[in-house]
Amino acid sequence: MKLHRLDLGERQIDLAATLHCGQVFQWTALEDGHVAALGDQAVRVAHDKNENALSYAGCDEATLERYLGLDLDLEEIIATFPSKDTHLATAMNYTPGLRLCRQPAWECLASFITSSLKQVPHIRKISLTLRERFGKSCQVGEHTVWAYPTPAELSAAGEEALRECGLGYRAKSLALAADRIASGEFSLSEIDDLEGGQARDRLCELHGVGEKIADCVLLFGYGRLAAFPIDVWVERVLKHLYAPRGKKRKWPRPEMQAYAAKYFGPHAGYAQQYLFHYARNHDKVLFGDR
DNA sequence: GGTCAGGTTCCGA
DNA sequence: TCGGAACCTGAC
Repeated sequence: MKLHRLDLGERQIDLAATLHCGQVFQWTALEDGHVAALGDQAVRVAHDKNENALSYAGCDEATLERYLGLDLDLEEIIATFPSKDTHLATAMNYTPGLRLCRQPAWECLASFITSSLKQVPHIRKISLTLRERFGKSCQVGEHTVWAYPTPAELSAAGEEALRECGLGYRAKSLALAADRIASGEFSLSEIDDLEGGQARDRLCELHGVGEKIADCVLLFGYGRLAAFPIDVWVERVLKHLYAPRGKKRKWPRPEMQAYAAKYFGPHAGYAQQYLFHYARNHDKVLFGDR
């Protein structure tokens, strides 16, 4: 296995946090790196912190850079955040090199359809089972990984077979989405042409996709950095730390959403990920025992 | 063995 | 429009 090298220069990345913080579900941590399929290429990557370089195998440099969002200037993004926000600053200091990945849209949509009422380890397990049963295998060195099954592959598998992968009631939603996309009735590429709100509405037309999942897909699968998914963690953060007077207990979701978009700005999704990651790892500190 | 989970849909008021 | 129940499954 030939290892390539990508010199990061001044660019920061916390590779482990980026790959395991709950935005992507396919990476397996090794003693010295991480492996997964990017599309249908098996990729292995590790971060040499002393030299601030990535060593990788299985794909070309541009593919890896794009996937990890290394072509975006984090400093510029952070500069658009509210400058005097100590909560956000604390969250960013906790994981300074956390980046958003650019996932293939279908893979992202399908993963998040299976995510409702699930914790990260379980979503991951479902994702890996689907890959192994219905996806194509590929190899990097001695490691075998699997591409995410295409809409056609999942559509052919059918709802019952998906149910046997532990999806429960989510099997129906995933099967329906796979059917509609495989048949061409629903186009994922057309989402690119729609502005934020319309893109979100279009995704919500899929069964099992509500506002939260649509926002996740826009943020992680379409690189729409203004998308701001509000899950239970982010909701707790917003209510605890950002709610205007009188809204601490009851803050209607649309108002909360509008507040976040305006307050955090054009890269609100990045702020969301820092807050989300920090909150998940400091729930006792932030919220007490609830 | 009961409770609960990073959500959406459906139903009734 | 709004609140609450139901939905499958695995982890604690």
